[in-house]
Amino acid sequence: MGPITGMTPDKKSEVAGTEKAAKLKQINRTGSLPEAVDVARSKATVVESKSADDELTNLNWLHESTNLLTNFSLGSEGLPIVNPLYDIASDNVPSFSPSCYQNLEKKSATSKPPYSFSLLIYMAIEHSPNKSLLVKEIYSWILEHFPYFATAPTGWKNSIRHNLSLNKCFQKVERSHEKGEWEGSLVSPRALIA
DNA sequence: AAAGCAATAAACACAC
DNA sequence: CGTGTGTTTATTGCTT
Repeated sequence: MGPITGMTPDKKSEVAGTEKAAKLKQINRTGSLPEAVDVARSKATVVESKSADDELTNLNWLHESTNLLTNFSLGSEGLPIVNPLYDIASDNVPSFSPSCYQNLEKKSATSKPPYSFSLLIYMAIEHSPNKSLLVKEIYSWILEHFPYFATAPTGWKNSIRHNLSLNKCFQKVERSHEKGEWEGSLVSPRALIA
């Protein structure tokens, strides 16, 4: 498999408004990747509201909101994180308090992070300079930021790999020397906020 | 009650 | 040969 690029979510992007609402709600519970993106988008403000469809397949806007990930807690020093758990219902952008992620990290030490595996992977990849990571690196990144997995029952790595393969949001990149490198794609296969 | 989704487990192929 | 990686299928639980 050669370097794959420009992954297009041939997903069920054909969903419409109703679903969108549903998805939004979903953010509250699961913090899945697509949802996170949605949040990112709303936060990044706008990012042009053209033909939603095109935008869906075209991840440009996503790239613009990349910093979202950067803000996502990650080791960065005190950067506010975008908490996908905020109440999107209220069009307000959540207030990102430092304590926010502190709690998060703290919690993650003992309990499972409120993020889906896909989001976890996404964060890891986005946090990397090249936006691509070795599977191993994804593991360690997650381990580093979510200590919960250090003691978590085995199987989460399997889940990571499973997500990598299954989720169209991630693409495998063939590198000359490195093997099994993955590149994260900023994709939201779902309907987003119009 | 049914459907969708994410998590989890596991079988299997492959490469190093 | 053993391990890590990658794909795929099945199952389960939760939410809508």
